[in-house]
Amino acid sequence: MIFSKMNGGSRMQILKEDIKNRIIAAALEEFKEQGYLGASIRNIASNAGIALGTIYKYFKNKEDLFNSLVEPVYNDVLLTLKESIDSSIKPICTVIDIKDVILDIFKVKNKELLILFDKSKGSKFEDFKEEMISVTHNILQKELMQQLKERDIEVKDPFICYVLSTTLLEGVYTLLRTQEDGVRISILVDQLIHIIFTDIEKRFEEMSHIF
Amino acid sequence: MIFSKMNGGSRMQILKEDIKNRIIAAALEEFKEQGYLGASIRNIASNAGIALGTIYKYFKNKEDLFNSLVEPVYNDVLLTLKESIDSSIKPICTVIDIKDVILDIFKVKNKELLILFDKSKGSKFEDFKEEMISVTHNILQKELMQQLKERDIEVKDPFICYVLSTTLLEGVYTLLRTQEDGVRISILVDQLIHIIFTDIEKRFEEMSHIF
Amino acid sequence: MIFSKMNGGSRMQILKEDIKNRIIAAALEEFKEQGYLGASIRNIASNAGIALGTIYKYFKNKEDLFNSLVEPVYNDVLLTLKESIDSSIKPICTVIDIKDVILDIFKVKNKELLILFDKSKGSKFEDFKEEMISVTHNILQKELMQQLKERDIEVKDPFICYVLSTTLLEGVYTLLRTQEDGVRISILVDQLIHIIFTDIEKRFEEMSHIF
Amino acid sequence: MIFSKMNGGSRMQILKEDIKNRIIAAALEEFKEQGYLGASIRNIASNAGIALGTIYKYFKNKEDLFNSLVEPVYNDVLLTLKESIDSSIKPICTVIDIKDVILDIFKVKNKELLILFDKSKGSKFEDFKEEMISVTHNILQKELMQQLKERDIEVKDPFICYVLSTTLLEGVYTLLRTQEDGVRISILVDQLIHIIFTDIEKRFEEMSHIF
DNA sequence: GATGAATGAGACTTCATTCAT
DNA sequence: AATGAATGAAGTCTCATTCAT
Repeated sequence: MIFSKMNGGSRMQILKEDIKNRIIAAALEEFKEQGYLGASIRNIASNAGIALGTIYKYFKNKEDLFNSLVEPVYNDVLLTLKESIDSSIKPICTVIDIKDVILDIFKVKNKELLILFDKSKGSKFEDFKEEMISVTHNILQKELMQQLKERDIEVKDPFICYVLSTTLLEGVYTLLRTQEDGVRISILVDQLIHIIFTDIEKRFEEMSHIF
Repeated sequence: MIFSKMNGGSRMQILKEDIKNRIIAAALEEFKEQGYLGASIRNIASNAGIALGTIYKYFKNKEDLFNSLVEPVYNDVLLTLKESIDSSIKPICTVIDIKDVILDIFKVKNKELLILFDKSKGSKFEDFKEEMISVTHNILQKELMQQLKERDIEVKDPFICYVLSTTLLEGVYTLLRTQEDGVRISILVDQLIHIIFTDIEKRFEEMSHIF
Repeated sequence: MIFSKMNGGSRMQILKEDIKNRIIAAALEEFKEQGYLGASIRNIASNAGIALGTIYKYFKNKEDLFNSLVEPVYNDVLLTLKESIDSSIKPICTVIDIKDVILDIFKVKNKELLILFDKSKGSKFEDFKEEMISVTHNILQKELMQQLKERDIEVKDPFICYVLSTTLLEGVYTLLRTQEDGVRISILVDQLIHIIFTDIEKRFEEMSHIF
Repeated sequence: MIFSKMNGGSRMQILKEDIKNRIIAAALEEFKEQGYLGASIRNIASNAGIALGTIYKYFKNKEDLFNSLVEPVYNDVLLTLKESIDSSIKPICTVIDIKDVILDIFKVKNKELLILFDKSKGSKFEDFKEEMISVTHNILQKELMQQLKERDIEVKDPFICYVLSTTLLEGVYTLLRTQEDGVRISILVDQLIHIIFTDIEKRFEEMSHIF
């Protein structure tokens, strides 16, 4: 009996994990497709091949399910970035560093990342994109302003930096969203960064004359 | 009596317009905040300071309310663009032309445009952003590929053009969303275009050596 | 001024009557078509060519409007019948008498009568048809049972009399509902009565052997 | 474990059936009382002793609930009749045949039949009574006109046949509506048919002299 | 007195969540 | 632990009725 219990327990554990994984897989798909608010718990249960109520054995409610999925990724990406900015050990100094963080996490958590980017409205992570932009903005400003100051190039409206941050992130998000090949994504992000940032100080200088 | 009738009629007209305008204002705010699906008619009525049923005197239903707000803007922007691309009179040839169309309509219909861009999921306009990207992509490809061909610069992955389209539109959307001063927006869009596209062929050429 | 007031008053009176009549006409049509519950006050106002609110100047509410239309007819028909049954002056003794009462009132109040018959559910007159049947039943029973007793014909289930009452009334109602020519209606009702009641005692006698 | 599962399943099935039956019972009662349009889903739920939303687990919507109840009966009665009229196997030739079809179905589906007869306005079955009358009229005309022609009896206004059809059906409907004992209903319908149709050609002949 | 815009109760329906089995 | 039937709050929409003009 003890054996059977152990067996049962172990099998249960396996089953449990299996069920939980199926819930998570179905939930990721549903959230990615419908967004946090639009997602249907019924759909998730149905696509996971389990009973509706079972979801509530593993997750307190819709919010808890959603958070369980994206919170780790949120922390991995955003908190890491925020903390690393002023870190003495491995400082994040360039948009390339941000790119690396994003692509690294994307390799293992692509759906979660896409959900965070544009499907988390109504959840406590709905500002993820904005925060990412903000972080990028900080880095970019340091990086760019330093270069520009060195060359005595005046930037009349610093908001352009913020705009560049949003465009960069949107470009990355587009690639993550539409491409599956990680290598291709990486190359295209590098190309995008190249196109936008190579010799950007020259174009800033011209701008100071034009506008 | 005629006078009083005119007065009455005119005042009615004013009142009626006032209510309709309040509904429209509240609806724009709600749709902008919550999106088409998330918007609540009850909220709109409440914020407009009117009874729930009153909305249905002015608009047939939620869909009609939404469409009444954004359809004219959709037509003004997207249909205009689509029709003008091959027009012989005033062809849209450059991203600058697209920018002009967007900014012109934004001056008078800012909220509607923002809703179209990112808050119309579930409505018949949910593909607006995608279509805008598609149009931009077409223009950009013509414009850019021609330049690159003339200089014999090879583009290994043409998807970069699509990515540039999304970044450009995202930059514009960011400006529309965060800035109120039309002049400033216009300047910043011009700066953005300048930064991305000035001498872009050079950077494409470098790219063909690097990646 | 007094003159104008008188004029106004008199004209008002005329106008008032006109409006009331238009409301009544439209209401009769709507109630006949949709029944009491299904009728729409909006439709009535619209078809009467007057403003919605005006109806409420002439009638307290939907119920009052409905009752104003059909109550007089209800009284004319049903109360008259009920009172006359035992009247010493002009007793109602036969189904022919009932027919006469119905057709007489139908000549001047056809729509009201049709409404009472089958479009008054939800109103206080919803039992009109039943009451008419009941009255007819009373008359018929007296008339018929007397004949049958005289001939010693036994009626095993007297409920057949009630059924005959309903069939008779349904036949009359069908005629009122589908025919417009009063003379034709009258003839057809007479024919119906003839077919059902002529020599009915013979068939009752046969019945007492068969069933 | 298998046993308990079977038990659970079977009990579930019982419970489920119980609720569904309670919904059906309450719905039949409500529809019979209020008609299709007047029926309230809230009332049905309340009278079934269940929550509002539960009904929508068993039926898609009000229309589906209504149709689920009456459609089978509609098919059993009307389609059967329509198909059988010209059938070579078991043709419906007399009003007695119609009676048999109606009474057979009434034994098992009395409320549904009553609803079809007079409570289905607004549903896709609202013409049931009319269609039944039409079928009866067809049969009756064949049956009656043949007899009358054989005896050279002229019918001045053939509409009397239609009137007889409505009266017959109304008689049947009255019996179905007011009586519970199927045997008694059957006898009374037979009596009604006897009273109306026995020797009817004689009375038609008299009629041709009188009117 | 006439108007019709405004009201709000109540209808149908959906869906996250609970709980008895 | 797993189930899914049941729940009921909240959404959209309709329509008899009111009331300021």
